[in-house]
Amino acid sequence: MHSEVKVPDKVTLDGLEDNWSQIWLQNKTYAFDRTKERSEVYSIDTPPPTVSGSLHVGHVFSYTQTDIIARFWRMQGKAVFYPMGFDDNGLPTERRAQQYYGIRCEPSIPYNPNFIPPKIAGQPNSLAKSKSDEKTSGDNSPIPCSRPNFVELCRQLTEEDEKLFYDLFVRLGISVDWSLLYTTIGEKAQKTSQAAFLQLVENGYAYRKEAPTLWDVDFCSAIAQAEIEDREVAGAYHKLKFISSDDGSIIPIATTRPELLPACVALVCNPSDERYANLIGKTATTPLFHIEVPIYGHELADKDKGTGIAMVCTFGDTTDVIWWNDLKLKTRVIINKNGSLEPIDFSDKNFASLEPDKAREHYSEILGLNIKSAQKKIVELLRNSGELLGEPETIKHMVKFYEKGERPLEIISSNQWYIRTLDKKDILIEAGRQINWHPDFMRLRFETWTEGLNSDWNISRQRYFGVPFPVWYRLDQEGGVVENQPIFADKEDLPLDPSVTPPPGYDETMRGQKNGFVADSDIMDTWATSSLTPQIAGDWVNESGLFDRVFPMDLRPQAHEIIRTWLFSTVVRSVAHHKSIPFKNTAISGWILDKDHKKLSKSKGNAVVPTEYLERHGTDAVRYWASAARLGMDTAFDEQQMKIGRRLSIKILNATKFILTRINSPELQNFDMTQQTTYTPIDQAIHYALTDLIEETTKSFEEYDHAKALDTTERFFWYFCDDYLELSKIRTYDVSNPSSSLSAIKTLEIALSVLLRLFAPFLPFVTEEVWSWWHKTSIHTSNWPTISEIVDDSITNSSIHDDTENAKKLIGITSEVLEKIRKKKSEEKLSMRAQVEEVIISGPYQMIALIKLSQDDLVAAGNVKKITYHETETERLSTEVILASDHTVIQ
RNA sequence: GGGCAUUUAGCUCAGUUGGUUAGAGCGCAGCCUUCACACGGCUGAGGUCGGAGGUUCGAGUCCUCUAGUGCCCA
Repeated sequence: MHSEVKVPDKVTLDGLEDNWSQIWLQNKTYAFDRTKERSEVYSIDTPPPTVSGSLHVGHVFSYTQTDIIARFWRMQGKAVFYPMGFDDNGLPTERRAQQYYGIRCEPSIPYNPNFIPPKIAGQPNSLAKSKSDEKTSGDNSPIPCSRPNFVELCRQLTEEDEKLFYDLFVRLGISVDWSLLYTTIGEKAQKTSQAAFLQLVENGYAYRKEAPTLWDVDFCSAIAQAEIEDREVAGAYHKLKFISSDDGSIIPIATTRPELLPACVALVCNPSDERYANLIGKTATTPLFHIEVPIYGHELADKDKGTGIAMVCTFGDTTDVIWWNDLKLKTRVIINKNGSLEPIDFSDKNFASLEPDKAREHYSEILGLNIKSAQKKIVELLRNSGELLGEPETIKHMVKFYEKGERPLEIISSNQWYIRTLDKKDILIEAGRQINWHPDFMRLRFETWTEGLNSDWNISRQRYFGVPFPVWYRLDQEGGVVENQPIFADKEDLPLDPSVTPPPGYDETMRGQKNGFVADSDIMDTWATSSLTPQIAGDWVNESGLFDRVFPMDLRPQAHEIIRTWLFSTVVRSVAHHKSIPFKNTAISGWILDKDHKKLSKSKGNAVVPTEYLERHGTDAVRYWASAARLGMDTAFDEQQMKIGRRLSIKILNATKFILTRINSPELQNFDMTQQTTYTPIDQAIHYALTDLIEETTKSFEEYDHAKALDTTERFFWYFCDDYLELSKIRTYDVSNPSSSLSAIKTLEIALSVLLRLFAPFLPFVTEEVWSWWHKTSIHTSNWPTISEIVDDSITNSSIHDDTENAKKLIGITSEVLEKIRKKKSEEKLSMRAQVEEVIISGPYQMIALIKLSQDDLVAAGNVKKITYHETETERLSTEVILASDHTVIQ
């Protein structure tokens, strides 16, 4: 019997990761079955990690949680669609490449096929040095290179970075199907992004417009609302002396941005503010530049802010944009895309100054300066001219920054592509409500964000490493760009780079020529690609039939800080392209905190690199730590928890070894494990408990509460090892009663089989290892335990012929008596093998009747000579333990 | 300023629809090594559940107020 059981003499956790991860890859254990219908598929929209970032213990945490879910559904019999993607396009990679290679992109330079970057990994490149010694030595400023060279180096670098992520995920046992791998700079992602963009143009979701846009002057690019963060910074109110054109009286204007004075186009006050209401409709002249500006009333003017009357500049902040738009104000642009002050002409009618010479003189002092220096200078000029009223009053205020930026955002008018969101708020919120959020309260972040939208989604970025727009513009007879008549690519030609490929109907020679064309030089916002991960992974653009089998996805796992970006934008795209939600469930993982409950991050210097912990404790142990955290809950990084995981794994090794060794033992060689068995009462009770366990854990998994499933399983497992194993083991050695021996060994095997499968999603390596000792196929493709497999096999052969409640009670009171015996021995500082003279159990009739059912096992496990019983009127059981050499009573 | 989450033993966390003496692990203390497991096991001592009030026969679990912490949005 069970001749296929093979237990190693020495069991160990060491080396399981390398061994099994290779076998899983070789056997394609996690391959997605493309022939399965949608109803048989469980599909996951995996977050593509940013590969230019560092490997972080947060990756281990959240990807493990997703993997647990994937493994559960795979064992449930679903064809699990679990792809991996790498997010490698966009600014993070550009920045890393710049630093890594010591370069910067200069689009005006032509491609150099022999270009050698001055640095490798931030260190001087020996190849480059030998060639151009003088240029690089002693100079740390980046070397300019062409856009194609730049993109080429970015790609090289991402390949290296992706290798590290691949290694980590394999080591972690993440059960993705690697044949489904995609990258956000890869051909499929580009084709999908471009085709989807064209579809949005067609269905009216995307449009191009010249409008004031949030602009980062360091990255020289527009950015979207989703990429903004408010930071509290020090500023100062400067009170400026404007003069009423009407009566020459002084109008004090408080502003935090005096450097924008030349760009002032109006004054606004609240119409209900009696201090200024009489000025509405009149004009005033600005200090220093003497430009006459109109005075308006507008509800948004705050009576209590500053002096209650504000200057409107193009553009100081988003309120300026609203006033400019509502009041149809002029546009006076003084800040260029690099954040410095550009030349203006005070005799031009747009800047018509009443005193052009003075204006010119003053402006010449600030021309070309950056914003900060210009502010300093202009305050000085105002002070000298006596037009600064009082001294600046320092304040702290919230200023908008690009999340990756260092200087405050400016607002600059430019041509950009937008996707409509403002007029879709209701639809988007409704879509959000159709998704099951785990935990549910995370939905509020989505709704709050969506309700707070104040602009359509700008998807143009003035950067280099990303997906280009498949768009060109005509050049008119003078060579001017005709912005409002874009030429779109044909879908069949995608993906393409418009800076390399000419538009349909044009010849490459017409590029840049009068009456010719010019490429849209922008790339897409990285979220414009990431928002299409279901379409990219599902091969939507190639119409291979895959998409219909996986969409809408069953699960979107992700972190909560990207609800407003990734999750939001994915919903936008799904609604726009498919009139559908993109996924049915979203599992939001929490953050990893350090001991002081601070978020782990590289910049704070408390980041944790996972590899050393994987080495020290083993993958399963680290996964155990991640498994114990519930979705959405921030979790402290806790090495102690990993030690517990390791201990659990070792326990699994040893318990399995014991049970399988007993199954294979000489004593049991003649037993027929397939024969009908009459189970002993306690064994029967274990079967009942197992059905409960299966029911509970399955329910927990279905409710996306894997932490609870683990907890339930673990508790039962420790009971199983500490008590049941001790109670039943003697029956596997002493086979004088074959029926009860068979009952024990079959119960042990069933329980082990169930427990291992319940643990398998959490601890894939150790469970696979021990499973392989008596199975030929992987535990990870075995069936999730069901109640019926236990009912069929054992409960129908019941000897306890009682209900589940009695079974539970039997387990409870048997353990209670066993504990009393152990306690007594422990108190007497004796070995657990010490002999007990007598155990006297008192209690009500029913409980005595019940405990008698465990008598033989208690006698064996406790090394007890005899048990006597006393029926009493009490409600509870009390146990007296008398050791062979002692008569101390234990209550 | 609006909102969400969280506050349970020294630490990290469970506590389902309110119901008998509030749970686990770690840590701590004591003990135990032929017979699965010292990369271990057994036993034990520690909380009245942030604070105040209320509903109820009964509240960690519901309501109100309040304090701390973290986050989201403005």
